[in-house]
Amino acid sequence: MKVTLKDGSCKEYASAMTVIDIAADISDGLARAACAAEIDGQIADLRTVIDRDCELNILTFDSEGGKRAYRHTCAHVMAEAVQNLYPDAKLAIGPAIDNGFYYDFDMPSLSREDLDNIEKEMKKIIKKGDRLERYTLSKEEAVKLMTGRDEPYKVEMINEHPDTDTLTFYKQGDFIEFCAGPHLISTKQIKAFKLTSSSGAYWRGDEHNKMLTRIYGTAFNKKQDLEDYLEYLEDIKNRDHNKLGREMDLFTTVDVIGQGLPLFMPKGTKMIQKLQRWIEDLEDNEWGYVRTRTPLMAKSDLYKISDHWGHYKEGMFILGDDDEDENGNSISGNDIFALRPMTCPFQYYVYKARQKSYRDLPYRMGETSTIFRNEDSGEMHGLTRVRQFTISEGHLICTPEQIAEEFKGCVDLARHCLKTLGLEEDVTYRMSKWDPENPEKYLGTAEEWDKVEGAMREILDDIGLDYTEEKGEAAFYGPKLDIQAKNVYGKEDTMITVQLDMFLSERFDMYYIDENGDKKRPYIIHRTSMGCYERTLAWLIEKYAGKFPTWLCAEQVRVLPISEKFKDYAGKVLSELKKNGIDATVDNRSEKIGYKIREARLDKLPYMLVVGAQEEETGKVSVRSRFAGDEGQKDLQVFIDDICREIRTKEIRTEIE
RNA sequence: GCUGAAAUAGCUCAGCUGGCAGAGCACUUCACUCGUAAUGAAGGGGUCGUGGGUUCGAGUCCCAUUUUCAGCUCCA
Repeated sequence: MKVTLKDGSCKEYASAMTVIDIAADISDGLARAACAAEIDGQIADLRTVIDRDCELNILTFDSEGGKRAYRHTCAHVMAEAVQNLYPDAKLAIGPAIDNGFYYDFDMPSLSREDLDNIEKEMKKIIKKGDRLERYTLSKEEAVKLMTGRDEPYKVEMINEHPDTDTLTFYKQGDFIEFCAGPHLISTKQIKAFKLTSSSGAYWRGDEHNKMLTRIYGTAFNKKQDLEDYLEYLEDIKNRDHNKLGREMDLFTTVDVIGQGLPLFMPKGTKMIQKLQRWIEDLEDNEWGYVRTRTPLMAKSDLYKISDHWGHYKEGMFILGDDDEDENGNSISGNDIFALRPMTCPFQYYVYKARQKSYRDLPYRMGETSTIFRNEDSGEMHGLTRVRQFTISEGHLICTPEQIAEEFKGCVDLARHCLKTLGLEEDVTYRMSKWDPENPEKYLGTAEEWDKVEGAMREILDDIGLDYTEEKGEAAFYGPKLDIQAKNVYGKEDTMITVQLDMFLSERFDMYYIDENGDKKRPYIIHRTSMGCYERTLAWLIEKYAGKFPTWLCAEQVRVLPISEKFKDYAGKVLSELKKNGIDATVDNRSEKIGYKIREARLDKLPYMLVVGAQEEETGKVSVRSRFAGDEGQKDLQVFIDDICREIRTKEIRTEIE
């Protein structure tokens, strides 16, 4: 048989051979480094017997598949160690994940010391260096084996497995695991690992099931790489918006105010104000929006029309006694109010207040709207998951003929926002579809959903957007284009959304008069442009590690007199800057100039102007900056012109370093 | 909501088996009036998250609660 290798070369063998034997035949080094293989593009175990012509790619730790096999093997070693130390621990599942692996056990929770002990036991197992044997059993034998070993979760998985004859097992020493593989040849190959944390996790990810104990870890084939990775984890903590944003005095929280209710400090408020002024002017002046300002709350009657009362009541803050009789009338006799979880119906009533003609469409409404969502107590996080937040919201009411063009306009505007903020490369696009298996969670019928999802897909394809499709992520009233971004820890959030709505115009009896004088139902697009201010700020903090583009900085310039003698000149410079709309301050403390510069750098300021005798005489300033190529003496007016241009164009400059 | 951890000065943290509340940075004052990454000295600042309990005595032990963090689940 003929085996074609990755580099295109061929190896011929007279008889069937395992992948690891072929690797050894190529070189001992490769055999030692081999973690898994790809046979004709399919991921495979090193023990796989090759008995036919094929393309073979032997995977080492440098490949994604190799890493996974390596780390998955480490998960097995961890499971063996846990069972050695805690014989009552029951095995659940333990896959490789991005950057590491985990394993779930049914056992009491663990402390850091417990993890350290498990690490020690793992080292013993690795030192012993058992080979992993692979074999198959019939379902009957498999159930018998795992029942005998008292592993109820494994028995459950085996029983549900579609295969009946050849269920794969791996064994190292006394440890046996029902597992598809692939795996390393021996535990000895694991060179460097670390158990990073443990926490609770529901069996099968279902909150109705028992909570198990999950241990997270990671593994590398070089000690140095592990150390580098652990150092990297420490480093990204310094970008974490929740830490950095508080340190930089952008926001804070207070226990008596409550979870998910951040307070913006003056600097954070200034940044949000800059974002808001920018986006409102952009929408109104360049994208044809009209601005609205609608109430933060409404009677329950409104939400009953939109059916938020039916689909989303749990997520709303209800004011007053919401007990109702069987007809939906308040038992107390008082009106029930609720804080708004979205702005849609409010803006619909702005649309409806005057009869609209087809000539008025598209009617694009924008509102910087604060909304309230009663998230579960464990869900709040920094600025990315909060109970009150503000979005650059808008609704476009248009004719069926206009829908594609308007939708594209919304996507264009969103991408323009991303580009301006320097975030365009950091996002992925997701088409969020309904879940046909849970139709009760949505308005409308399968036919209607097929139609509107088809329409959205056509638009997205027409734009040429690279997007994924995900089931069960739609709004209850329609599919969404979600623009997703990951935080420093790799956790994904929706930053911007553009949604098609095919039901609410009917429910709110919205219409326009067409060319023939007939009433017609408009189409509605729900959308954000820059998205949620809180999340955007969080994202900017992490993206720029607090060193924002100048136009967004709360403090753009700090004037630093070299001594109190130059306080007056510093004051003149300051007022010139402010007169030109630059956010500037002056540091008049009686500290040495080097000290003041250091402070300004720690505050991540884009520009510092040092002033003393030389500057006062010549009318110049000495510019210090965190940007490349912008140091030295400058005429004050030249500096002002430069920075004003930079702010106006929203330039993203390259940092020194 | 679930599992676990944590909460001590503005910030970062120390405070052992219960026995007078600590450090560094920051802040204030004084001296210095300074030329590009930390001038010197002195001083102020704490109901030890909150509420109960055990104890002669609680920052420390127990219970409840709030908030924060990690993860799970959820996110219209």
